[in-house]
Amino acid sequence: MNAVAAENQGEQSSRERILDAAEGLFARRGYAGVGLRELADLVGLGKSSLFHHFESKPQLYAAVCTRILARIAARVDESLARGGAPMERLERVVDDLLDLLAAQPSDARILLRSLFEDDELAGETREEREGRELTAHIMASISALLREGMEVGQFRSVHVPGLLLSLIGQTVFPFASGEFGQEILGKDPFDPAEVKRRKRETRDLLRHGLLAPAGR
Amino acid sequence: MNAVAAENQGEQSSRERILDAAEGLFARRGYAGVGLRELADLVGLGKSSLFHHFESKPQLYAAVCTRILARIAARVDESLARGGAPMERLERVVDDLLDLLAAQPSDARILLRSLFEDDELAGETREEREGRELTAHIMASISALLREGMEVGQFRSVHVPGLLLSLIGQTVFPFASGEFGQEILGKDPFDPAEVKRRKRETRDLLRHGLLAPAGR
DNA sequence: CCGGCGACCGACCGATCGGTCGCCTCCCGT
DNA sequence: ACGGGAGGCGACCGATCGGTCGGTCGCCGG
Repeated sequence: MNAVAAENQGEQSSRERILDAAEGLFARRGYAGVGLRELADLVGLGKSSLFHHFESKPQLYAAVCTRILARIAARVDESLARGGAPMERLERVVDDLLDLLAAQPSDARILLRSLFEDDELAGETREEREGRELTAHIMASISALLREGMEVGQFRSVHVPGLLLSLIGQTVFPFASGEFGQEILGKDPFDPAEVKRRKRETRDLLRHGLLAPAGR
Repeated sequence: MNAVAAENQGEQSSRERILDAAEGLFARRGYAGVGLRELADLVGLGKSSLFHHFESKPQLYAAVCTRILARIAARVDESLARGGAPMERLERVVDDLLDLLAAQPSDARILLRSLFEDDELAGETREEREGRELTAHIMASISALLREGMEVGQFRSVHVPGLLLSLIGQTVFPFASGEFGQEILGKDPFDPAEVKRRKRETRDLLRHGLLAPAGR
């Protein structure tokens, strides 16, 4: 009955290969800019074979987004679970997030793109609802962390939702900026040295901007 | 004749109306997601009439982007020209930029989108080159301001290109985040009160994160 | 009164879009 | 030995894509 159960284990199956290729294409050209024939050619399948694994193009796109969100949610949960003071946890989760975005070059673009395009995804697919729930979970986790830091006095008083939006833009955008970012930086934003520098920069900004004066 | 409407801002004519409508559509659905027939219907023209004003779809898209960049470049130049200490100028230019993004709801999305999609704009149109020059001018102006602030000792030592990318993401993204941002904030990101709050937040982040310890 | 011109239009073009259909092939449980 | 289902294929569908073409209309200078 359930196709997932049949071919579950760590295979490099067609479904995964389709998702990988689709992720790269959607990141570069956006939802409407990707044709299924092109995707099928890239994977090495006939176009009609795609429909054996996904109902429709919107559902495929939702699957791509959900997979990314699941990766991120898992990493955030893992980072936060390792304990420590609020600032220690916050720095760790941001650090791990930067690592993940750097390791998956398509993720940042797809994440931002999906926020711009979701206006018209009217579907009530299970996949889309799962994506929204994952998003909500991630946001709630980090919000709770920020509030906790304020309550114990480690963070200065800030507007949590506003800071959350700023933080997302500041961390995700550089990895999505493509040629533009490369031109400004003078080097590839995904270069390991640059990623390391960006981690340092983000950490410094957090400490200067968020730490309460007394907490030093 | 009705001179007021006709020469209000140079032209209120078809060309401007096409650009206005195209800006909204591109912002919501992306370059590939907008059909010229749909655009023509929205403006109230026949599709073929669009080609009397623009050579092709890519050229139309470039014109939309260039118009936005020109608006921003003009505002930045104006803000910087009014003088003052580096931090005073920086806060003013960011403030004005937030005002502009808030007043033109499509701008933030198109700006970010254009960065994601420019990989395949292979054209060497005059319009595109103008857009790149405007971008370079804006970036160079703000970079120079940051460097000046560091040289006179008002800013702490930072990696200018890195901070530039962070700053763009942090300021532009919230206005492009659409429903997502609205859900997180609990209110419209373009609401005047929220814009005011965001200005305050950005200013505080700049002061905490950029100002040299001695300068406070 | 006329000739030219810019704005505009509907009809049309080949290509491509997302999606369907029927058929084949291989594997696997019985 | 064989039935069936999953995975894959190419041909095909109506719709829509960006773009072209020939022509109409109204205005404006001579």
